[in-house]
Amino acid sequence: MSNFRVNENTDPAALVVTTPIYYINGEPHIGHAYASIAADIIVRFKRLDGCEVHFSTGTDEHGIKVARSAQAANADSYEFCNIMSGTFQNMNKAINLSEHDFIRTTEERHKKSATAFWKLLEKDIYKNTYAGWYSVRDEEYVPESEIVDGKAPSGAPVEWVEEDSYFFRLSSYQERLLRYYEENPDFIAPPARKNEVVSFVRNGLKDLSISRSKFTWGIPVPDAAPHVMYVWVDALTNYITSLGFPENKDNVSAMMRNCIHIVGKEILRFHAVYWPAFLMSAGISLPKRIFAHGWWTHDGQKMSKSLGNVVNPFDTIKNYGLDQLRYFLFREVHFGEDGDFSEKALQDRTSYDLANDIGNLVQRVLAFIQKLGGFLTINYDFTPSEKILFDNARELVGKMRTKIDKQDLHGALDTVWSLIAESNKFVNDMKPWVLVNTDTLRLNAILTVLCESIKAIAFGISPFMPDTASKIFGFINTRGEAFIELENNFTDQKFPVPIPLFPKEK
RNA sequence: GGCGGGAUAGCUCAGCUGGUUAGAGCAGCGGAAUCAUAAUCCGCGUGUCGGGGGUUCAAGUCCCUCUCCCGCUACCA
Repeated sequence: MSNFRVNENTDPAALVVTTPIYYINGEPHIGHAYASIAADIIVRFKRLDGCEVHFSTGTDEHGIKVARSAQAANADSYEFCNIMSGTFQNMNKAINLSEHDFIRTTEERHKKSATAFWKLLEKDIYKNTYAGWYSVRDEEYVPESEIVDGKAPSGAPVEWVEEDSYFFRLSSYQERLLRYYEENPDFIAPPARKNEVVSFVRNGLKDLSISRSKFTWGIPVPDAAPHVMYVWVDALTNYITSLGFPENKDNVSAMMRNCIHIVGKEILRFHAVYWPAFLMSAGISLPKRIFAHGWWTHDGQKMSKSLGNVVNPFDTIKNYGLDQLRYFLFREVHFGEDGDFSEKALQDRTSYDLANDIGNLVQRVLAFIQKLGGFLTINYDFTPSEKILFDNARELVGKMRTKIDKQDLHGALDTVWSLIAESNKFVNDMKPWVLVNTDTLRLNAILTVLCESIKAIAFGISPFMPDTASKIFGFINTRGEAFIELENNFTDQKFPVPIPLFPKEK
C-alpha cells in the first residue's frame, strides 16, 4: 500500500509519474524494465529538484489470458497472480526503482476504485449486443482484419456470435478529443505518435464494448452479473486508484493535471483516446502528458519467445551491472525512438563512456588530491578559464531540467557528458601536475573547480545511475540528496581515497 | 488503399522559421601529454544531403513528382 498522503492543498510543484501496469501473462523483459527506469529517472530528477512526486507502477492481473495462463500452470487465478506479480516486484528491486506505489488490480482498493469509476461513467454506458467472429477453441473474439480464409490466426474455426455487452459512448467524444489535442499540443509525445492518434480519432470512433460475460476473472460490473469489466477499463483506472480515488475526487483530479504517463507505443491508443474519454466522462482532469517510448530489438532482431532472444533484465544486470544498463538504455537512443540492444554495445558504452570518460575523470582528479596528502585547501578565486568551467558546472542541472521536462532523457545525458568532456580537457590544458611545486594557489583553484564539476556531474547522473552517483558523493564529502546542495561552496577538508567507479577487467 | 514519418560521412544520427567553406558521436589514420582504470587531449572527411523538375539573389532546408523504407489504420494488455 502507498504511504503517499494526498495534500488538501495541491502543491503546484507536485508531480505524478506513472509506468504502465504490466500484464502478468509473462515474465518481465527488458521492455518492462525500460519503461520503469525511464519513469524512475524522471521521478528521481524531480525529487532531487525539490519536487514532491507520486510515483506509481504495478501489475494488471485480470482478463481471459491470465485466467488461461493460470489454468495452464494448474494454479488458482489469484495464486498465479501472486507469483507473477512478485516477479515484477523483484524486478523493481533489481532495477533500483525509487519510492513508489505498487498497485495490483486484484487489490481491494482498486476494485473499489474501478467500481466507483464505472459508476461515474454510467451516463455514457448502455447495454447492447456485441457481435463478432468468435473462436470457440481460443475462447476469444478475432478481429475481422486477422481472419484468414475464414479462420483465426491459430487456425481455429470462427463463428459469428452475438452477446450482451455494456458499451461506452466513445463516439460522442470524438470532437471533444480532437479539440483537446489541438488545444494541448504537448498532450501526446513524441509528435509522430501524436499524429497517429489524431488520425485515428479523425477516422471516426465507434462505441467501445466495455464488459465481458464469457469469463469471470475480472471486476464485476456493478449490479450486472455475470458481466465483468473489460480489462482496459479496469487497468487504466489504476492511475487514479493510486491517487486515492474514490476518496477526495477533486484532489485526485487536481493531481491528474500534473501527471505524466510513460507508456509503450503499443498501448498509446488506450491511453491517448480511451482514457481521456473516460476521464472526461467522469469529470476528472486529463493528465498533463502521455509519452510513448519505443521498442528494443536484440542484435537487430525483434525479440520473441519463439526466437529465444528476449533480453532478461535480471541476467543483464547480473552480468553487466545495473547502472551500466540504466545508462545504456538512455544514452544509446533518443527516448521515444526504437533502439537496438546488444551486449557489445552495452560493453562499449560501459568502457568508453563510463570507465574512460567519467570514471577516469573522477579518478584522475581525486587520486591527484590524494597524492597531495588528501587534504584540499579550497580556493574560489578563479581565473577566467577556471570561472568558465565553474559556471558551466553550476548551470548543468538547469540545462538538464529543460530536457527532462520534455522527457528528453538522452539530451539530458548529453548535457552531462559535455561537462565531463570539458572537464577532462580542462585537466589536460591546466596540467595541474606541473604546478605542484610552483603555484599552490592556482593548483588549489584548479582542483576546487574540478571538484565543483565532479559534484555537478554526480548530481547530473544521479537520476540515471544512483549507485554510481552516491559513490562519487562519498568521495567528495557531499550528501547528494538535493540539487540545492550545488550552491554550497566546498570548504577546506580531507578527502577519502577514491576507488575506480567502473574498474576494467584485466 | 488512406493518414503520418523518414531517405545527410563506413555506422548511428543533428541540421529550427531557406543565407558565409554541410555538422556530432563511434570506427579509422597521425600526433601531444603522462595526473589517471594504457584512462585523456589535439589534428585529419573530394559526403552527387535518395532520383528528377521547379520557386528564389540564395535550398539539405520550400513546392511538384518518382523510387525505396517505417509507423498507424480499435476492442488483442
